[in-house]
Amino acid sequence: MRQRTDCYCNEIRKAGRRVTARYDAALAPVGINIGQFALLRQVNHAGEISLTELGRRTELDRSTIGRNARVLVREGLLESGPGEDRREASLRLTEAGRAALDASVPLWEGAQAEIEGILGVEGARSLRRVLHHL
Amino acid sequence: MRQRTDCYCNEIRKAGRRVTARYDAALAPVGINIGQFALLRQVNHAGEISLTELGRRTELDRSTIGRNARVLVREGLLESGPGEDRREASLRLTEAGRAALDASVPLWEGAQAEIEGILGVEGARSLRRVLHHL
DNA sequence: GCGTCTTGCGGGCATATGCCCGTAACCATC
DNA sequence: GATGGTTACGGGCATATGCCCGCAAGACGC
Repeated sequence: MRQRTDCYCNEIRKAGRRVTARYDAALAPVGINIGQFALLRQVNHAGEISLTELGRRTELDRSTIGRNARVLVREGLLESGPGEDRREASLRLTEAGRAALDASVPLWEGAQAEIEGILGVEGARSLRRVLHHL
Repeated sequence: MRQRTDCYCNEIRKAGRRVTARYDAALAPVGINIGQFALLRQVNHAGEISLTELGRRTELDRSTIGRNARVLVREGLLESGPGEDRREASLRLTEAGRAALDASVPLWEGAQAEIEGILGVEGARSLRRVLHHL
């Protein structure tokens, strides 16, 4: 009678909450969470990027990106300047943002290693492969 | 340079958002989302259940459960009565709640089948197995 | 150059999620 | 039966997420 655990969606969501908590705990010393880490990383990778483009790359709604980025701007990790367009806002890392990102990377790697330790390299690969299809 | 897609956590979260959107769309005709479906199902399974116990079973914070249940109570799908304790609130399905649940099940099964169609039975099994460890 | 269509953003609305704190009720012990 | 620890909840605070609407700026066709 595993009726309660049969839903793929809820299984994924539950696992997502658990894993998120794990990563958030790992990143806590730097004061950012895993979602913010992902944003900083994307901005760093792009150098300069608009909200819309950042939304596309993270697969998040543009308005979600706007709000999430605002938090990081308020905390001084990102700064928002004018883009090529007068409509567009362009995000980039601040010094503090780069420092936070640099400090986060080893912590994040630790969390990644934890996951691989739990799943094994094969399990982790299989997870990635399966999630990729969804 | 797959630096952006390397994070297990964000992969899971992204997949969670995609899959959630899929299930939410499937359930839309009934007017509930997948999280609410899961709650209704748990309450149905339990018959009567306290917020704390429901939180334990869904692996959600008790306060989250309280708020999510409040939405369903407001919509008349759940009702909240006194529990054994005078502290405790006991949730149960209303008629409308049961009707919504009954109407949802086939839609949910459709979404489940979609996922199995995408992953294949083996892939789906593997997903479940891997998520179980996280 | 003007009107129209598209694009980039912010803001409002609703839900979801977790943490912490305070209050009320219960329980075990002296 | 008063005291102190535990348990169940609600409410506040903050972030996350998606949808829709409206506005401003660009792009395009005539």
